[in-house]
Amino acid sequence: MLGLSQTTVSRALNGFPEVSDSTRQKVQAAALQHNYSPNTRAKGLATGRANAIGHVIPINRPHEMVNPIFGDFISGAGEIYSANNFEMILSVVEEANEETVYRALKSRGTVDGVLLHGPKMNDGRIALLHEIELPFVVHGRASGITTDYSWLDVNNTRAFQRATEFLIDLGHRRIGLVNGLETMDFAHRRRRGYEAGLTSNDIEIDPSIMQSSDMTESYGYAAASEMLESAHAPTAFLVSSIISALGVRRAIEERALVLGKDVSVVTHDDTLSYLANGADVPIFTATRSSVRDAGRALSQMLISQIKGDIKGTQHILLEAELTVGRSTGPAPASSNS
Amino acid sequence: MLGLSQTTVSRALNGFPEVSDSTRQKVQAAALQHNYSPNTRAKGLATGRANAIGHVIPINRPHEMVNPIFGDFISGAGEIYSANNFEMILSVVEEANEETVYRALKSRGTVDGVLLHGPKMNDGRIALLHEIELPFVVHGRASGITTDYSWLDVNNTRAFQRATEFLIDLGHRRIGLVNGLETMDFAHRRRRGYEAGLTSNDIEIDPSIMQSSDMTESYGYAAASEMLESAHAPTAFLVSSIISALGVRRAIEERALVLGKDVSVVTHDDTLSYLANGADVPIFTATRSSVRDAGRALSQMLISQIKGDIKGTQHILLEAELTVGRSTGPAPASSNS
DNA sequence: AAAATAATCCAAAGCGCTTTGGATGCAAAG
DNA sequence: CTTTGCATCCAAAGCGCTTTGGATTATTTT
Repeated sequence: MLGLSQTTVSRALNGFPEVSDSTRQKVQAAALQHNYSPNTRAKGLATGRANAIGHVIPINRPHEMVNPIFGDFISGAGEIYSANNFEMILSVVEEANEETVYRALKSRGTVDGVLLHGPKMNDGRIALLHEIELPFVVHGRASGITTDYSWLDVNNTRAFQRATEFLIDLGHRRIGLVNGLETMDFAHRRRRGYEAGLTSNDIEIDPSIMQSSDMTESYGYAAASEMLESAHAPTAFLVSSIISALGVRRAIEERALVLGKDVSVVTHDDTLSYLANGADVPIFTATRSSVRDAGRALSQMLISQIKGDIKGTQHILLEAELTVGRSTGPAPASSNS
Repeated sequence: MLGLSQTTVSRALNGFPEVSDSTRQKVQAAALQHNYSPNTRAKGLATGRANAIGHVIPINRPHEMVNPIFGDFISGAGEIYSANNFEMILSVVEEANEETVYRALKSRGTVDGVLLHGPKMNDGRIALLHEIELPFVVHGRASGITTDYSWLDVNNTRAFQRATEFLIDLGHRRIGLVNGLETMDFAHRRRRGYEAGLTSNDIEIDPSIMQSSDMTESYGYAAASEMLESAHAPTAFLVSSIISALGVRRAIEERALVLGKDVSVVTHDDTLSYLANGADVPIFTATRSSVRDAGRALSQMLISQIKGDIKGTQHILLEAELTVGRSTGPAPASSNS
């Protein structure tokens, strides 16, 4: 104590105008010296705000997959949280208990809002969050949900349609799809884009060269292997993740085929830090969109909403950019049927 | 309110003995019905505990790498946190500001303890945490730190020594090391194990076939490519991460060499969910240790420490298991010099 | 010089819990 | 019939802040 009241100290530290500059200086200096910071919980109790955002990550036993894009996403979001003095609270939860966790987060007042990851088609969590009135924004969209909500999404449909047309322009007529789990909204949209690209070029949709699963390396390998072994093998692949694309490449090279010559590959690239798509020259031709940037933009959106800077919902639709790498080339002559 | 005092409700909900079973039932029923949960912050203020654990993730601009094992680690830890009603708080921070963040976490009382990731050699954070008296446990160890602290680590030295000897037993005399960043303690230990394996078999240590960097796919590719191009190319590689091992494999196959025949590879495998090392038959021969299990054990250790169940420090040293896959085989005859 | 205004500061209430130190009632013991 | 002990319950203080509604002093204005 330096002879001032609690009130004055609080006001000095929080930048209120009714305290003189000289005392503010003194207070700040003293706070720094005794490294005092206001207690998070006491402050929260008094203000009624948690200054925290929740991220609920569902785990699906026994697979227990943690989406690899998650690391990069939160590193983008974390930057914004730090700048705004928000805490990031993570709950890893079995999918069956997800609703309980959201309700607890609300009733215990642990967070001011949540960021929803990996929306599925007709995702029930959106109605739940509306019902319990917990502010939220969504990374992606949920087809089939008609209520309005804030989201940020990549234009997955257009990206995959363009990628498909790009391959068709190179002469490919038989293009395999190695997609993510199509219960996920993004994967559903990508398939629609793929199909639209084929249809508008009068190419028949062939389910035998379309697969859908968790985007692991070995899935990419298995899916591509199977398609390459078929009588009428694809000359190109459209892949949903760079991890799976590594597996696709392995399947190709294992058969002594040359990537970008015998078989072309276009992949979606979330620009993950540990799976960079080459340095200067990209290895894979890719539809690219930074998930880290998405984390930044989306967390900012949620914070603005919580602080009340912005009324109503917001929507951001990012276009993926198509970067041409060394994994694509003209369709081999032999396939010009 | 159902005619009871705050005291009684609190005691009923928290399982104190001085409340009758019948009223406890009533209180619990009412709480459930109006889905009441005690406010986190008020509870924390009253008890003086945060019921939260911090994870500080340093980011190194402009690389901004988020360690890919992080996702799996927190999914293991998250399970324990849920079971103990602890919150996980994540701070993504530029490496230069790391100390500030730890101090803030302490002085604001945001967390009851922290879990330290990726210790470096002589890691300064350990002294810092001791100084500010913030309880902590370490995932790994820090060579050069003499003070006692709680940790859980994989026996990296022994794992890599065994892997090296395994390759030597197969007839390999020239073994390349594709290591992680050797400022990291684990990578340093792995190199020591590798060197010990060579030395005990009278094989000279050759720095020209030892590399160290962030464990990306493209690094694995570049490192292996360079070594394979050299006049006296390795017949085997020891790799620090399955991600880099994918790159090493690519470099091998690109040269029309056969993995497990022309060139052998042993990798460390953290058993990440999205990078599973094959299903039944592992693709890579690997020193294996589950980082998810590490997350579980380590978070439990920290919670016990915070709750006071355990006095003093704890240390857990896990042995990695060596699983033989299809990436290793006898050294090719041509190299029997 | 008195009155009005502005600039500083403060006392006390309140945020929603836990916990201390009784109070009350009832059965068992003297 | 009084005392002791036990089982239940409660009133009130306190956790560390913010914020409301003044109080006090200094500065202008009339």
